[in-house]
Amino acid sequence: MQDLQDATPTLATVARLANVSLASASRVLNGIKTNPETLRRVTEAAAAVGYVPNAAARTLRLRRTGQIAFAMPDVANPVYTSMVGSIAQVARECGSRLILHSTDADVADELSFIEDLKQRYVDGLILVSIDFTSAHADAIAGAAVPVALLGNPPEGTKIDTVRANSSHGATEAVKHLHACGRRRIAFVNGPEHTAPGSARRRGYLQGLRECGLDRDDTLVEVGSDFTIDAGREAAERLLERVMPDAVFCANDLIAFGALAALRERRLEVPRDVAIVGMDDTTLARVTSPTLTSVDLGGAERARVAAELLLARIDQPKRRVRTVAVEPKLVVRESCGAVL
Amino acid sequence: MQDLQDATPTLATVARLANVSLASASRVLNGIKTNPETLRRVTEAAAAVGYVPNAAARTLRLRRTGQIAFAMPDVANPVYTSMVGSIAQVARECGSRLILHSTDADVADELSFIEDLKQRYVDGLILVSIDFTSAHADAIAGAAVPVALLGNPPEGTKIDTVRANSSHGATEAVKHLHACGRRRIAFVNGPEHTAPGSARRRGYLQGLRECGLDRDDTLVEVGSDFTIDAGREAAERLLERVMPDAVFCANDLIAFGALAALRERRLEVPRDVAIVGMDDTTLARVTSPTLTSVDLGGAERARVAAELLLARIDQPKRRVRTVAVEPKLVVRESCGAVL
DNA sequence: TTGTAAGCGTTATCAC
DNA sequence: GTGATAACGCTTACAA
Repeated sequence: MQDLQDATPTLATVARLANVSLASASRVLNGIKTNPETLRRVTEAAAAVGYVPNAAARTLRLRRTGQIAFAMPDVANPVYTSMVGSIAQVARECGSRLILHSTDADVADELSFIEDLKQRYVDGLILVSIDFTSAHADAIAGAAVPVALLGNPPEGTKIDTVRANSSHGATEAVKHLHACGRRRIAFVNGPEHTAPGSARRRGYLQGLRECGLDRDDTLVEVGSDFTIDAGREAAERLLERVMPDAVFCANDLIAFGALAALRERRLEVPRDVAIVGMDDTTLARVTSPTLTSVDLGGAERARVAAELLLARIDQPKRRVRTVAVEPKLVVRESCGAVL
Repeated sequence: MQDLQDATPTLATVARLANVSLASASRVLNGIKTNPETLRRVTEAAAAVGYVPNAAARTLRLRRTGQIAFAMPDVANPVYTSMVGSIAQVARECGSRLILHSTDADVADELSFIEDLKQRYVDGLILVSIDFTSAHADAIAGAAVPVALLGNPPEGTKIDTVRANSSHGATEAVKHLHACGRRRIAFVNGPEHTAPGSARRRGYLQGLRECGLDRDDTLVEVGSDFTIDAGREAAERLLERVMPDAVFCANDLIAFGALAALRERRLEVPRDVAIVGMDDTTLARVTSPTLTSVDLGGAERARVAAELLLARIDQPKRRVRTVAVEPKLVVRESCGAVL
């Protein structure tokens, strides 16, 4: 009769129903050895009322949330969503939930998110920061929970890190274009004050050097952003003053913009101008022509970062690790692959 | 001296430092009116030790987590990531965190996730289910926290729901193709046992009817999946037996596959064959030619779902609402727009 | 206005 | 093995 109270059952409900103490009920539910009779009674009682332990209470007691956070610049960018995918998978395998946070690549937001970790609603954070400052290093050093980084902090930063070698990737792209017979290789970059922007420029110049090509700054154009529209505008400016036979673009989105600009000028890709992008996003397989792109290993890097983080959560004292994932050129029609 | 203990400060730390009771400290920190002197002391103490309230303790006490969950079939699908974006934004505006869960469109996984809500680690769930069963209805009815649905449950289901009208959208697509002068309008669908599959087929047939075109089942091909590869294969099968002057594709990914198949046959789009896709993903602006597509309002629907959910969390007794978002045709080069 | 104290639902340390 | 009981960190009657 008084059973009608179907407020969510707590451990107390189960214990009462099984006629044992709270402690015993807890033990059974946590798989601690008990007399078979209590085991049975508790298990049955729990099943009968559909008992599920309360996460907040558990967290409060255990100091473990079973959650990790992923903070990235932009949810809509395919580079990051592929990371979300692989982190979600690792998290799921480890019985963790995933909290998503979009920082809009805003340093202040990133820092305040790190500060928020003091609330301890997660066991750790995976952060991808486009523009790593010393404020980041300080904030992370004092963070309430472990942080794993996807990015390129200064050498010696004491944080678990997974680096991409985008400068090397850019060099490879240039070398590939050169190997395809291109000699006037232009470069459309994104903002150069960002880490990826400066690394890719370095890699581009290095590529020219390795191919024995002269550096020609009229072949370089800088976009306002790493987006399709910015890429298109930058490519248009470039084409107004020079006629390259190849364009290396700092990422796929910029490359799509460049593709559009070339099409508008009735230039055919790759016949007139070859294109290579970077990131190897899903979209690269979809354009016409399909886009040759340098895969920076985003999904892989994210997976590794998640693993580093979970390892550190289990073992806070372990040695700090830095892992580098090497880029891989994926050849498609926009340069190199036969149509 | 004994200050050296820099274990994360709790409310007790602050109270002690400010020389007031726990209760007073709590009041100040929660903005409850107090004597200015205590206000000052507590505020200063809190700042001094960098106090941040513990989320688990707060949740346990308040029965509010400040978290909502979004469970969707596939993190990598651009339709869903655009939803993630708008939900993340709403959540952030309301000071909520977002938990992401990928169900792989697996009914069992969806149901077990709903069951998990009993742990109460979130205040509510936004669920997108491709294939809504009565088991879903039951599970949601008995769920521990409110659920808002993105999908098309049977009429009369007592759940806050945001519907897309994809059948209507399909009809519009066909009518547009007809208005562009096309008369042999083919249809490449995804699996027809799914809700979207059957709705889009209905809409396609309705469109033919409204245009006074005869139904011709040789013009219909069904892919194994809603993906690029499946779309390409299905389109190839279609083109082997008929020569349409237009193809309506059940979603953008299928349309990209169809685009590839047409290109392979040296058919020009839209000159020889016009194409219309569905979902209006980011990718639609990137292909060549750009893709005319029916925007089912994913981002908008997700935003509304988030708002419905948050409203219900605040007000559990409010009337159940169903919102329908109407599709909108976005004309681009693959049919209709001038090059 | 302020302080005391009772919970929120768990887990873990004790005696028994 | 089992059962009281004390935390975990916070909010909120209720009393002063």
